[in-house]
Amino acid sequence: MSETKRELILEAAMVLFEQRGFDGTTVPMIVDKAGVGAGTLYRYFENKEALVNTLFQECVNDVLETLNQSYPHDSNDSRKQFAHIAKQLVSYANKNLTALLFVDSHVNGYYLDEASQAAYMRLRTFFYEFIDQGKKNEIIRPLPADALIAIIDGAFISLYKSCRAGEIEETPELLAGVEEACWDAIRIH
Amino acid sequence: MSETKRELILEAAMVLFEQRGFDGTTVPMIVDKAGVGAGTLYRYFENKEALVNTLFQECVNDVLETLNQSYPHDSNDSRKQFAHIAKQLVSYANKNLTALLFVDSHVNGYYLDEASQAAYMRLRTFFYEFIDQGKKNEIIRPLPADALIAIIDGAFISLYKSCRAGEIEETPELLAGVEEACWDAIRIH
DNA sequence: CAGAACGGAATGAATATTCATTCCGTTAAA
DNA sequence: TTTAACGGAATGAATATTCATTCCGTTCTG
Repeated sequence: MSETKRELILEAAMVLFEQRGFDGTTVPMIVDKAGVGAGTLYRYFENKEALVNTLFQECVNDVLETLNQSYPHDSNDSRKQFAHIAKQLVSYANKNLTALLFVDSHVNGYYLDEASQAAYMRLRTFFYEFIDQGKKNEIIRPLPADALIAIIDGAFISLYKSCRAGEIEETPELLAGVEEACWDAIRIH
Repeated sequence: MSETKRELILEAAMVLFEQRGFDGTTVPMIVDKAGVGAGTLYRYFENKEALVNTLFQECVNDVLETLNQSYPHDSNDSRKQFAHIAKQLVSYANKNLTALLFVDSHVNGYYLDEASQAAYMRLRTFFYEFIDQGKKNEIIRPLPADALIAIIDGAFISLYKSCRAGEIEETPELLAGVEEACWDAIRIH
């Protein structure tokens, strides 16, 4: 039962933070949406900043865990690795799109503490390793990893924003097309 | 002379909004940075929201104007058009990177009014037309324009964020590489 | 031409509002 | 019955906005 309230608060905060940003979301908004008293929030979180940081770390770790699930670390087939990344990203988006968008939009927040930054760095390192290996094997372009990651990230995030807005429909063909476009962006031709 | 104070406020607000977001930036911060009295801000802008909206519209229009400068509207050569877009984007980034990042990070703000959204839509329409034409000529992939735009946008924005952070250096080779990666992402192979 | 009157621009202290956080009475659990 | 969880009004700090006043360049006036 005590876990429930904490979950309710985290869930409500995630939705609001994603929609309005950290500073644009007030504690009254959060507790209202969560259906708990203001004091309850402070039972579980030291303050508003501790709440975002906890939430951010949980989401980031969740995403990273999903990516790592049966990831072919030892393969030298970058295309296969990329297919896995794309598949897991899609899978996570369907499970918890809000979390994905929340992480994406809070990555540069000045309120993120060291633990949050470290957690995010671990996620980026996953991508760095994928890209470095592909560069070494001369499969992936010799461009800054950050730029290549941004291409993949930007494509998937915007894809799902459009899906959520009802502008486009998430079909297997569409997903395959976006995956191919991203792959063509990062691979050497 | 009366324009000067207004410009000072807009410039200070742009830098702060870009760094800390709309809600993370207080009016005292803005007037402090601008070196004007609090009341002066309200002489030129109805309130804080009117300030972001004015700023947003000015920046968006500025970007669009740059993109349109000698753009080959009537050409059917999508590659040439894309080269122009990339060149002008780079040119604008060098002129006013803060403005570019400000627009990018405020595009989804709940505080944007209709005029701001309309201005932004005009910018997107520029890209839509480029992509639609390329699709019609079977040069550009039949994917949602939003996803294709996101790839280009994501790549350039993240590139310049890395440059500004001093992580990478903006060389002609790098720019050419990113341009090529984006083009390979959107074109049919 | 001197200087008085004017008006718009600018100021920053004062005000009203909103917000994060605390505190304590109530409720539920053990 | 004791203890922990909870709610929400109360608090004080921070914030956006207002407004009475000053400042200064321009324009009238004698």
